[in-house]
Amino acid sequence: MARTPGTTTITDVARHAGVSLSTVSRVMNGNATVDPALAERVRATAAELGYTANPLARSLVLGRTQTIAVVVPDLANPTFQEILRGLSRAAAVDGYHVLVADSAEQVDEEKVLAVDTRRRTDGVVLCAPRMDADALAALLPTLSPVVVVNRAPQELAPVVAADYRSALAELIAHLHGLGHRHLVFLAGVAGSASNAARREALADARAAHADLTIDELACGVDFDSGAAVADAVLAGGATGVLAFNDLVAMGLLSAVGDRGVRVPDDLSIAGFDDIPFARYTTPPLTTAAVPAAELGADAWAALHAQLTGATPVAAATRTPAVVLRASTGPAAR
Amino acid sequence: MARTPGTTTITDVARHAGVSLSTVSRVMNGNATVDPALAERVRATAAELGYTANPLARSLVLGRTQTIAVVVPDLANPTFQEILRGLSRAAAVDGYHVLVADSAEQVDEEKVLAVDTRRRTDGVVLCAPRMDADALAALLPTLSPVVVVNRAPQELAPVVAADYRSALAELIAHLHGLGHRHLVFLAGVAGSASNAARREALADARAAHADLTIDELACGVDFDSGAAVADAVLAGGATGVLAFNDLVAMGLLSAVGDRGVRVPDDLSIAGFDDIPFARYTTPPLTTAAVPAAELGADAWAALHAQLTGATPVAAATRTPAVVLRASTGPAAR
DNA sequence: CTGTTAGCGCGTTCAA
DNA sequence: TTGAACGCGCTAACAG
Repeated sequence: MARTPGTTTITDVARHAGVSLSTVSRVMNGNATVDPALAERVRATAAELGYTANPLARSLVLGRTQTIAVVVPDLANPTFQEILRGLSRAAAVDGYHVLVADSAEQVDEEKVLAVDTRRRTDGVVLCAPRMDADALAALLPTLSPVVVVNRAPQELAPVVAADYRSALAELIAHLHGLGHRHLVFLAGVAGSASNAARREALADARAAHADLTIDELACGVDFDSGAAVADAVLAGGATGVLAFNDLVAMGLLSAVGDRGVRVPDDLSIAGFDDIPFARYTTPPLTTAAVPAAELGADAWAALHAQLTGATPVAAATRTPAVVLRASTGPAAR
Repeated sequence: MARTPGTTTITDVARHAGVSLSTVSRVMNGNATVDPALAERVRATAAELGYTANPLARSLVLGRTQTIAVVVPDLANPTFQEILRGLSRAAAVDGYHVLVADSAEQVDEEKVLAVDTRRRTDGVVLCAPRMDADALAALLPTLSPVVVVNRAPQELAPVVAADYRSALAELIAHLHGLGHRHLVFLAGVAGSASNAARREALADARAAHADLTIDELACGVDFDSGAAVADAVLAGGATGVLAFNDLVAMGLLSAVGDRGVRVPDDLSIAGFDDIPFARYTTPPLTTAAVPAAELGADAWAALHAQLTGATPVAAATRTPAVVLRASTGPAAR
């Protein structure tokens, strides 16, 4: 069944140039073993006919599509948007295309999406922070080559991640240095990998500072979640807040502002991620800058290495830099 | 050359089930003319072997990939991120995949990207606000089926767009009603389609209100551009600002704040787009809410109609709702 | 150096 | 109802 009519094929070029298919193929692929004059004639007719090899047919015979897939839990999340951007641009430099799959936070959908998109591509970059560790381990072999983003190190695939633990530790040290002795952590999704990393930082800090109390409050990952816990935060009596991310911090900032609480005089608030708007809140948000676009580029590098059979990248970790702005200050007393 | 080894093919299933390739193919495609018992046996072995038809091979023979491409000028722009999200989710509902291509603001790259990605997909959604009108008209036929986003109506493709002209007119009316008689418009990229639409609104307003002056100031489309024109804005003496978009408005807001100018008491500032953070600036931004995700969904609907041969969608227009917040107020005098 | 042939994996005619 | 044969468009062996 012939669709997309009008498209010129290699057969057309061969006929017009009076040569065989193979010769055209060789010329188009820069295969040197072709008479220069003939090659030139083929190139001319190809140009004249506006011929380009059908990528689908090439993919089928070559076994590679020059396309990779990226699975994200939520395209509305600024972090994943940045990862996608970094990934897309890096892949484009090497002539690869990117297929996006948004699981819309449906954890069980991620698996299907990953397997499905993998079959139409040469590899997958998997952002699945909430997927069960066992399910992930079981999934990875079926996806190879694959790169995992922001998860604990894996046996079966390189992991590209931000070091949430170190960065949060720095943030805690910053607040501790400002005299804060009672903090509260606004936890994100319990099952998520980066939330676990953050909790390790909390445990480290508690162990290191006997005089430091860190409460934990269940929270979501978006603006509304941050606003919703405002009363609980104020009731808890902490002088400093470690928000799960910037969105939560901004929601909290807004909500406590409505209640007449001054930041940072009455309460210090630290975010996480350094999304583009973190610097424009009032006051600007102290946060840890997760280099999402760079993570995307790292992911491509790790995948590209597998694709080309180069020395595999086992893992890449970037430590978010703590950015001190005006939402944190000396502890209220 | 056999790559991706280990993948079971239709031949494997046929052999295991003791039937021909055609029978397996018929069963997998729900072709009714197969003996129920045989069909069941085929299904069983297919399930046992974990067989799924190779999408590439299907694409080649069927002439369709179940994938569409979306070309955007900048994945860092919140509006295009939202369009992508709306498009991706809508397409996913109908079982389609989405290939993204970020031209990184390289206008001449857009053409290549569009043609290139089109060949690996069934259609294209083109977001190319800065492409020359003639170049666009020349490009569209080679892309069909294609949908254009946020451009003037086209002969050769449906256009999905926000009505920038009406929305800006509303914004102007709002400010005029507040007593503003001297406004300044911070223009975006001169060649862009939506900038032209905005300028039409300016012309309309000038014609309608003899007492209204609207200056124009060349500006960019991002935060820094807005901040950069702060002095020029203040020197101009306008009491109200129509920023090209929210990013520009936020940059300006921040910069004039640094200069001790109170918003809206000394100066009213209106944005455009209603990006997620427009409501969280200080003061919150009056703006026109461009429903980007809906535009993405509209684009899919228009493309899907062409793909399925349904009644074609000629065009879809959404008028952004003006959102009044605290960055605009009575004219200073 | 060139052309002929055989697939890549699948859907679909055409006979049987 | 089933299977054999053909072709989607291309690349890569294999001759010549």
